Formats: sequence, C-alpha cells, structure tokens
Amino acid sequence: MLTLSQYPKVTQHRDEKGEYIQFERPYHFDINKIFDCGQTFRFEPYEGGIAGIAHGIYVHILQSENIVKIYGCNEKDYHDFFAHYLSLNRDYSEINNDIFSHFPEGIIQKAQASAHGVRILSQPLWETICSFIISQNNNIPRIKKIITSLCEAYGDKIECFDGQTRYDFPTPDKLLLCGEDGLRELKTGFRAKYLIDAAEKWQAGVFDRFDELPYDDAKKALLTVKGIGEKVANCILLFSCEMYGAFPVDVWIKRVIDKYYGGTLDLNDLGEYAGVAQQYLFYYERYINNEKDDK
DNA sequence: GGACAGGAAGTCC
DNA sequence: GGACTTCCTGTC
Repeated sequence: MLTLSQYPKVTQHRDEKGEYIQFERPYHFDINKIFDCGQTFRFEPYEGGIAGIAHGIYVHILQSENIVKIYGCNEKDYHDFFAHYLSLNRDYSEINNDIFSHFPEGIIQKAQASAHGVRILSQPLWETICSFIISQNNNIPRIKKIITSLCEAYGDKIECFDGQTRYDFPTPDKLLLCGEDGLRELKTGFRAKYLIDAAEKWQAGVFDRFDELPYDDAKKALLTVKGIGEKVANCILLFSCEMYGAFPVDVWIKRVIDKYYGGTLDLNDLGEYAGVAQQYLFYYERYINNEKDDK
C-alpha cells in the first residue's frame, strides 16, 4: 500500500470567521478538482474555496499555494474523520508511477496532467450508496438537487460554525419511515424503490463489517441491492471503501475506451490503482476535452 | 415562442 | 432491447 507514515500535522487557530485547522498543502491536492470531479455531490464553490457537509460537519475549505485551511473542523474532527476522508496519507506521486506502469503510454499522461490534484475521497458508506443509486440515468446538477432536498426533508439538523442551520444525510431508518412515496415526492423517480431496498438491506445487516470484506465479496453484497449494478457498485467501492482497483465504466469511460484505446481495454491488467486512473480519464474527457459548458 | 427529441457517472425485466 | 422519473439542452 502506497501510504505515508503519517497524516500531515495540523495546527488549530481562530479568526473573525471562526475556528479552523491548517496544514501544509500536500502534493497532488487541489480542492477545486477533488470536489468537482463527480465523486461527491454535497460541496459547492464558496468564497474562494469549497463548502459542504461531510460526516455531519459543515466545513469551508480554502487552499493557497502552500497551505490548506478547514473552517468548522477542529483537531479532533481532523483525526477522527477528515484526514482519512481527504486521503491525506496517500502518496499520489507513487500512485501515479504505478498507474503509468500499467496503462499504455499516451492519453493517460495527458489525463493525469489535466486532473492533477484530484484525490479519491473516502466517503461514508451509506451516503455513497444512496448518492450513486440516485446518479443512475441522471445528470450531476439534478443529482445534487435531489440529494439536497433529501437532506432537507429527512436529515438531522446540523449547527454550523457560521451560525446557520443545515441538514445531514438521512439515516436508513429515516428513509424507511418516509417510504417510497415520500421519496418519489423528492423527484427520485423510479430510484425511490431502490433507495428503500438499500435501506432495508442496511437494516438487515448486509453491510455490517463491510470494510473487512475483500473486493469480490463487497461487490457481491452491493449487487444484492436493487438498483445497484456493476457501475454503481464500483463507484461505491472506489469513492467510499478505498478500493482503488475498482474501475467504474460509464458512458464517458466507454467513450474514452472507444476513442483512445481502439475499443478495448483489458480491465484486469490495469494495476492496483486503476480506479484512480479512471477518475483522471473521466475528468479529462468530461471536463477538459469536451467543449460544452456545464452549468 | 413552444413543441419535441435526445441525453444524463444505468439497471431491471 | 425497451422502459424508467425528471429536467435541461439544442433544434426546428
């Protein structure tokens, strides 16, 4: 495993905006790309950085050339959650070397350069399961809209450092309480019954000790949920479980394979970090090499 | 202007 | 292979 021996050291501070922590900006860490590459749907650009909720905590993250600041996060939050969430123990220079050694030379180098600074987050499992069930046959602005209304309707209140009230992602039992009809009212459409099935499976213990399962078993468990197929399962494993070998193939990646790899790419020979590479390729094709504005 | 097809980080039957 | 919720875009 390509990891650093420890997480970056942080110091805690306070200014007129409130309490924050700061640490030295790691290599290959760019919040604008990390939070706008389709792996999470709960953050938005805000006052020069990005802001949103993770693990029930509202944070405002800012970066300069050398420093990262996180408002709303104290040292305890950092060690308990955010350091891991932001995958700050990963050595992306080594990860990139591993990727380059497995992929045919050419487009992957361009893709990595365009996506330089992207990191794969380690997001809470339940929220990630729901988010990617909602993502199917859907576009990113609408996915965000649905998740926001889901939180506002059924999530617990969060008291934020800026004095405002926001809402956490609803728990499985909350979703079961609101039922399929309640979910349909939030424009989830045919995905409402999938979310209910996921909540029932969760309550039944299908995802207990999930982090101890190897890739094949974890995927098998995910595929028992209605509405989770191969692509969504791989997204969940990649964006929540640090299974960097998971390689979700969506319409954009199909396009990449057709355009740059002659229609075939052997998914079994892409190495331990194929999923990270997938994110670079997705980013390149979706945001860089596609002229259309996304708003 | 407004109708309409096409498409969106897919999956089910 | 068609259907599925909803919504946004481009075209005529």
